[in-house]
Amino acid sequence: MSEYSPQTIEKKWQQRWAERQTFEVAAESSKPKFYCLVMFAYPSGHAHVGHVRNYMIGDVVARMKRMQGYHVIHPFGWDAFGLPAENAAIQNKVHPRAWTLDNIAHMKGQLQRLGISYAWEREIATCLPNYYHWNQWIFLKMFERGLAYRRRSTVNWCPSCLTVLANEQVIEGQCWRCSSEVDARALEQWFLRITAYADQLLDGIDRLTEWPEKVLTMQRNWIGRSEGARVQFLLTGDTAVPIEVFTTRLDTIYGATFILLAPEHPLVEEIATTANEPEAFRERVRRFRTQDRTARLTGDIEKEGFDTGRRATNPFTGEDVQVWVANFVLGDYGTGAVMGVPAHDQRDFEFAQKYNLPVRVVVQSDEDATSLSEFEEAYVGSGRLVASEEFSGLPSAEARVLMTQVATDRKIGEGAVQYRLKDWGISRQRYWGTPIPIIHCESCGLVPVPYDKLPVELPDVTAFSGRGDSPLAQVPEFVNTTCPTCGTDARRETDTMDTFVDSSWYYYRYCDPHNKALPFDPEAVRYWTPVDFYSGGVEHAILHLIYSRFFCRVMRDLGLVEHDEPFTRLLTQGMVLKDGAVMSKSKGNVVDPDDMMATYGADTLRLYEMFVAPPEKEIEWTDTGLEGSFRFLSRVWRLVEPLAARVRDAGQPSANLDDTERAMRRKTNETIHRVSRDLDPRVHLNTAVSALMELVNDLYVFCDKAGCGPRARQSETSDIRPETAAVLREAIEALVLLMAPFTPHIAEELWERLGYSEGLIAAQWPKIDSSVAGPDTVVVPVQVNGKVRARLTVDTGRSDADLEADALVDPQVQGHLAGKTIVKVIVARGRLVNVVTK
RNA sequence: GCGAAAGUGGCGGAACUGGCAGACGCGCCGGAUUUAGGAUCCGGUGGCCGCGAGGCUGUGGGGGUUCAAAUCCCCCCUUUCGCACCA
Repeated sequence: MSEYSPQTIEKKWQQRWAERQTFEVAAESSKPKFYCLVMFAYPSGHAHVGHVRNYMIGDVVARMKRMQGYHVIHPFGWDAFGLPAENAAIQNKVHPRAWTLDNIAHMKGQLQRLGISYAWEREIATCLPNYYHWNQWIFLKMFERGLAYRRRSTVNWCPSCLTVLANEQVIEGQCWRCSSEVDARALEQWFLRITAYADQLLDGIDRLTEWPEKVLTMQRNWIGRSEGARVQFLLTGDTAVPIEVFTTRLDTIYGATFILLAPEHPLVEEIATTANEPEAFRERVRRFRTQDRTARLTGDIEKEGFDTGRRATNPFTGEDVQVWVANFVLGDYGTGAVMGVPAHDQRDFEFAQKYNLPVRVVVQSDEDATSLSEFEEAYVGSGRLVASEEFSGLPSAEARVLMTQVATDRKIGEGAVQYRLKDWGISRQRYWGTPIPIIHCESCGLVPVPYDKLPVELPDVTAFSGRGDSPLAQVPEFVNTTCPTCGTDARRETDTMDTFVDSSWYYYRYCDPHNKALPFDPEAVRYWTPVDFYSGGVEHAILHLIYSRFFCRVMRDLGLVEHDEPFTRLLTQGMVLKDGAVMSKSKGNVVDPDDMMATYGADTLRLYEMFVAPPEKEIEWTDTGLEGSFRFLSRVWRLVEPLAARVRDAGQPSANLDDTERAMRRKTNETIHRVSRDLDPRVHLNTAVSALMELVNDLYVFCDKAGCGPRARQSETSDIRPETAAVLREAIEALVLLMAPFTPHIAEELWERLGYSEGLIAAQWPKIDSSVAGPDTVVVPVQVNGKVRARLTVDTGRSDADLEADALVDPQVQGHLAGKTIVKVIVARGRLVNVVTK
């Protein structure tokens, strides 16, 4: 008998898979298709055991589906643009491309050593021109349809690094790199009009029945639809300028006793010019606007405001109300102006208290009529209107409908829907991203780069200082060009795209990764998509997954794809923790899969990560748990390896079996059932593994009895009873096949030793044998008043009436019935008896 | 503050439509084997009481429904995650 030597086995099979291109997949097949996708990787350098968990989960699903007869596409690629490469370039004087490609090479090796069954021939890297070409192509299609546009917007600006920062790069109001206070600055930026699809993205959520509820809730909140109305208050003065406000509570408008403008509201500057002391006015506005941006956004700031001195007319009451500028009003939501209803909005209430503004109750709850003197907080619920002229007495909901109608008729407002979702700012002043394919011409304006001039390739910048604007702006050969329309001198756009653009459609490119004429052939995508199973980290619950849903719809409208939703089923996998914390280089708690594989092999690592918890849950890394998995695989090896040659020629189990053999067959069958069910539709990989462990435990006992187990080495040459050999072969083959998705290398090796030379790719998922008889007897617990007092061993299928009789004559049961009156006896579907007494 | 999810042995976790709580693994204890250790194999392992048979108790806490509750309902506590002035 040989030792279990994972290093030898794993190398052998990985080579064979590569040579035979086992996991490459043809364009079409007569089999049903299955698209198994895991989120592609950012090539940061080294994958740790937390990153690879997701790839293992996907691999289990892909390998199982192949064995179940599906034509499986299981691709992988690299989300290869992004800031870290540029930072590495600054720090280590390496070109981002070299850094990225080196990392990809290393990480690809890691995945191959793990034995993940990818169709590597379809590998993509977003930083290569043959990929980002199509980012540019899609961008231009969106530009043509008005879905990509340019406008000024407020961004985070670091005055020391002289660059724009993403929201994630602003930590407590400071630059993550140099800790300078971040300013708000208005810049021309490119946006994608995701808000045009807001309603579709929201409605589509209801049809995502195979996504985690948590993710759907997050997306709903992110989109944040609110129904209400826009109403105009007229600013009093020489010219009656309208101030439009958005409200979801038009029913409270009779209680609107002031107007609040965001510091960014366009009217603020206009009002400033007519103020008594314009400069002091502007200074106060400026102070609000430069208040810590993050704090303002999180509401972690004292509510402040000041009276502009101007008045506006409430269109319903006809009264003039004060117009204030307030720091807590958001400039980029709704109209940037709100009506202040202190009696029915908590924020307005606090504001009114602070500045002694009038409070007027206009809605009263049905239960208790609130009077003003009792007010300690705003009443924000619905109720019946009071002090609202002809609307008084109406319930809030009805009043909103009627008042919206009245506002529309009087042309002072209309019903409106607002979304929290904002258009997606994709401009990045960075080098390592997709160049935006636009040319700025003085006479023609924004001119798209013609399709036949794509891709606009990144020039070879070599000096990365980390300062200044977009590095592309400093490359004259890149910037200076001619206008495609009029031929005069023109400038290229120097912003690059957010890398979330790259990841919004990569799953389509896998279907046709080498296409040189289009992002992909719609036929290929029609065949493979939508993605049947998608697995990745929950941190992408909103960003990537909502952007992809958006891109999917845009591509549908472009006639490129035919479905509305790209991912049918989503699994969000939990993180791997070490010492209670997420693994990270800076914490120094990363576990390198290569270290683990060197000691225990890839199969052990895979098995451990699949067994220790359900895929959705986070897991705490333990070395002892890993050893346990190694122990199990060694145990399988010690059992199967010496037995394989002895049972490989055994026939089918006959009817002529003894009790032990029949029980063994039942266990085999039961394990097939449990593992199949746990893998699909549930993806309960941990319980599937425990079912396999039980089978192995039973096999040890069985072999022990049959005198052919690991403990009976001396009998290796002795004969095994033919019936026993047949039962063993059946059990062992099922075991090996069921293990194959989890631990493919050891499974391949044992499968070969069982006499199959074509590999597991040619093997089929084991089927339940319905001819295997169930057990002759079952154990039925008997309860007295809900407590188990005895267990009866009875023939299978014994009637409930007989069971009741059996229970009542049982001596144990009788002992507990002494001196009591039986009220009734319940027999639960032949599984349990409960005697109820008084 | 709002919303969602989750609380089960020393630990990770099982438990189908309410029906034997703790599968499987880790750890621990004992035994076999071994010069010894490791490895391996076998057995035990929620808590309390009992020599034992056995009894009591037990799924965050408190109520409730039910013959029967980890599972269903109500209240509370804790943890995690998400959102966070969205008018």
